[in-house]
Formats: sequence, C-alpha cells, structure tokens
Amino acid sequence: MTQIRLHDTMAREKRVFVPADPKRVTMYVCGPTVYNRAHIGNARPAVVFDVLARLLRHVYGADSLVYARNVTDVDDKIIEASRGEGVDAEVITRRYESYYNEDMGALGVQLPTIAPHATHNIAEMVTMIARLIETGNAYEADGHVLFHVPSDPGYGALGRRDRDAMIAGARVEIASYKKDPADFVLWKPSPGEMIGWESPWGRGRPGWHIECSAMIAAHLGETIDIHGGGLDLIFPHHENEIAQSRCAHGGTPLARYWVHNGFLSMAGAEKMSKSLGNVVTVGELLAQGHKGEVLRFALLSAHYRQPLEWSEALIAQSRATLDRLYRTAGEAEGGLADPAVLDALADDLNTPLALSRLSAIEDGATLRASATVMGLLEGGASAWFQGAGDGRIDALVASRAEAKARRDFAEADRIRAELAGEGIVLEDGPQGTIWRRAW
RNA sequence: GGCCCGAUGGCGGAGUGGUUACGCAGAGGACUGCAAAUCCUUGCACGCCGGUUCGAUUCCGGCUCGGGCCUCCA
Repeated sequence: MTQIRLHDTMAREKRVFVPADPKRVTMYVCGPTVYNRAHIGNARPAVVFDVLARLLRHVYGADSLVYARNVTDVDDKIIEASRGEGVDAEVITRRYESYYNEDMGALGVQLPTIAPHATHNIAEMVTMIARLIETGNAYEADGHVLFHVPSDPGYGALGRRDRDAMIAGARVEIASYKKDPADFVLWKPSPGEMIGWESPWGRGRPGWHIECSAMIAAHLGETIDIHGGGLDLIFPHHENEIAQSRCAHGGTPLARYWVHNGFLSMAGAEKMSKSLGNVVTVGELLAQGHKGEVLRFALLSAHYRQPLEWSEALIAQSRATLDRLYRTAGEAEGGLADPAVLDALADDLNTPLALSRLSAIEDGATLRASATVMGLLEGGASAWFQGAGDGRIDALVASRAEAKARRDFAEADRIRAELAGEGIVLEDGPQGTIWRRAW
C-alpha cells in the first residue's frame, strides 16, 4: 500500500499518515461562508483537498473515506447581505451555495461525502456550549456565551503563540463583558428580526468557531484523521476549534493531522482578498472562456503549501500543457495509474512533481489513469479539443480535403484561413485532417 | 512590535551535499504542397555576505527583498 506522508501543522513537519481506522478515514475541511461568489483563491483549498480526497480513496478504497466540508450558512456577513437585498438569509445562502457547487464542479471538485450546514446543527452546538459551561471552560455574560481561554492550558499550540503575544497584537477593541481579552464568542444574541434560535441563554446564534467543532463531533466523531483549511485559519479559527473540542471531550484531541494550504496572490504581490478588492472570481474566469480544468491545472502547478501567483501567463501555460497531455491521452481508457505519479502525490501531495511525471508517460491509458487521481484528463481528447462537435466545420474540412486532392492549394488554404478566423486550427495527419478549437 | 513562510533559468516549478528535473515559451533540424501537430537537437539557474566541508543551490549564521497571521478572510 502506498505510504502517504503529510505535513502536519501541529508538528511543523511531514509525518507518515496512519489513519486511526483504515476502513473509515475521516477528513474535515472548512468550507465556504455562502454570501458571495467564490474567488480563485477560495478555490485552492477546495481543489487541493479534492486531490487529497481522491488520493485517500485510491489508497484506502472508495468507500473508506468520509470527507466532510461544511457550509457556513449563518454569519454576520450573510445577515448584512440579506439586509442589503431585503430578502431572507436563506435566499442568500441558497443562491451562493448553488453558485459555489457550480463553480467547484467546473473545477472538477467532487462533492464531499457530507456537506453539513451550520443551521441544521444548531442543537449540537447548543449542547456543546452547555457542556463547555459545565466543564468550567465557558461562561455567560451580557447575553453572550464566551470560551474562557485561560481555562485551557493547551491553548496556542497550533499557532505557536503565547497569550501575551495574542493580547499585545489584538487589533480589535476588547468587549467589556470578557473576563479575559483572548476569550471568544460561542453564542451571541440575535435581537429583533435577526435570524436566531432559542437557547438556554436566550434567542441567538452561534459564533463561527463552534460551528465546526460541533459539526465535526456530530458527523465524523470526536477525533478525526485530517483537518484541513487555508493557513489563515490556523489562528484563531482552528486554534479555537481545538480548544472547544478538546475541553468538551475530556481532553480528546480534535484532529490527528492538520493540513493547511498556502495563499494565492495576484500579480502585484498582494494577497487576494475580498477586503482588498483585488479578487477574480471563478465565475469570471469561466465566463472569459477559460476551461475549469485549465484553472484546476494552474492551481495544482505549485505545491499546496507554497504561495502561488495567479496570472494570465500561468493560465496560458496550463492550457498549453494540457493540450499536449490530451494529445497523448487521446481517447484511451482502462489503464493503471503510474506508481511514480502516485509516489509524488503520496509525498505530501507534491502535485508539481506529479504533473511533471505525467509528461514522461507515453501510454495514453496510463496517462489518463494517472491524471485522474488528480482530477485531470477525465474526458476524451475530442471533447477537449472540439467540445460538442460541429457538422459545419466537418463539412468545410471535407471540402478542403477534396481541394487538396485535386491540388487546389489556394482553395484549401482559403478554407483553412476561414476556419482560423473562427479559432479553428487544422492538423493534417496520415489519417486525414482533424480540427480543434484554439480558444 | 511578536510569530511564521518564501527567494531556483525568459516564465511556471520540483529536487539534491559532488552527476540532465520537468513543463511552457525561444532557437536549429526532420516531416509537410505550405502550415499545424509530432519527433530530434539546443541555449538559459539556484537573492547577498560569511561559516562548516575535499566540495553547498542544498547544512548553519547574518542580511536584503517578498508574503502570511496577530480574533472578517481559503
């Protein structure tokens, strides 16, 4: 069996991955807050952990992976958006969840095994919060319930920061009802019409961090094998998840391996972020005519922990490389994945190395099987190059073949130029002429 | 200010204490009616300064530059 190694953020080094139960490997990745369209940076974790999920299924068996990616459908940003549009929060969340699934689907991201929604797990969150109050790790104050950070001596291990640093660097004003500046919200009141649920502490809504902890416990168990997300979530989100879950579960650790992806930046060296406004959404890229698979290839062209600068050139290179790989793969099927490709992926998901090893494969069926583990080359070459096909183009190509046969090269070249004007490239081979769309 | 990460050829990007990454783009050749595609050949590299070493792009220290986090953020 292929031995997988993963870089564990907690250990700050690569570790051999050994699941607690190889028949039921559990992975949880922080999913979208559904209040706007996903940008290409948001797509990186979705694609990266999709590759990891495919690899885990390949190694442990298709039915042995339980992969959960949550949908945060209650959040202040959602409330803002629903107020802005004058519609129910549910209208917002349904719309953007649907967009999210479309966009990720276009990138070849398979649906996770389960996609728990925060609003469907409120009871579990309330139970966990109540438990944390019982254990002395949380307290009620001014309608809020807060996690008391000093009550957890292990707090700060993932992000490697001590209390003084956290407090010294705090960028927000400290609410007066907090016992400790580092305390964070588990439950907050929802006044008036605001979306909310009844609880022992009044009508309110959950804090962001408790959602993940409660849903992990409810759907996957107290301790999971892999917890993933973007590296910006290390602190405070994952740190807080760890604290909540460990304290609510008698010291049982939340996850055995922590995996975090690096960031995408836009040419110009700034982080791509909604607040900076320098985002490009997946929907926009697709609308520009870029194939989802090209975007996926581009996202996988750098190692997942490395920074990746997004650019037009990167897209063009990815497209060119995929064209060549598709020519080799053709319509071949039924091959077995190349061990060299699997080894690269198993070594902490080294997709750039795996991609480069794809280039060395000459057999189409082997190439397709190897690329499929990364979610690439899943279709046939004719679909890739021609799309749905076009009888008119076929007729023009046939007419040009006749012209060539009578050595009327002027007419043949005229037809070729006409098609070139439409972005159709012709290739004359021993078996006749094939055509492809150049854009 | 604290913590963390990165710096490889025109571009993307692995990897390694001493030998070709690979891909894209470029150049030359073969093939082609001409192209395209394909094949062959080919140029181009490890941020700066020290140290360890027989030998460092690879290890150590410092520096410079860039990026991330420090309770919105993938």
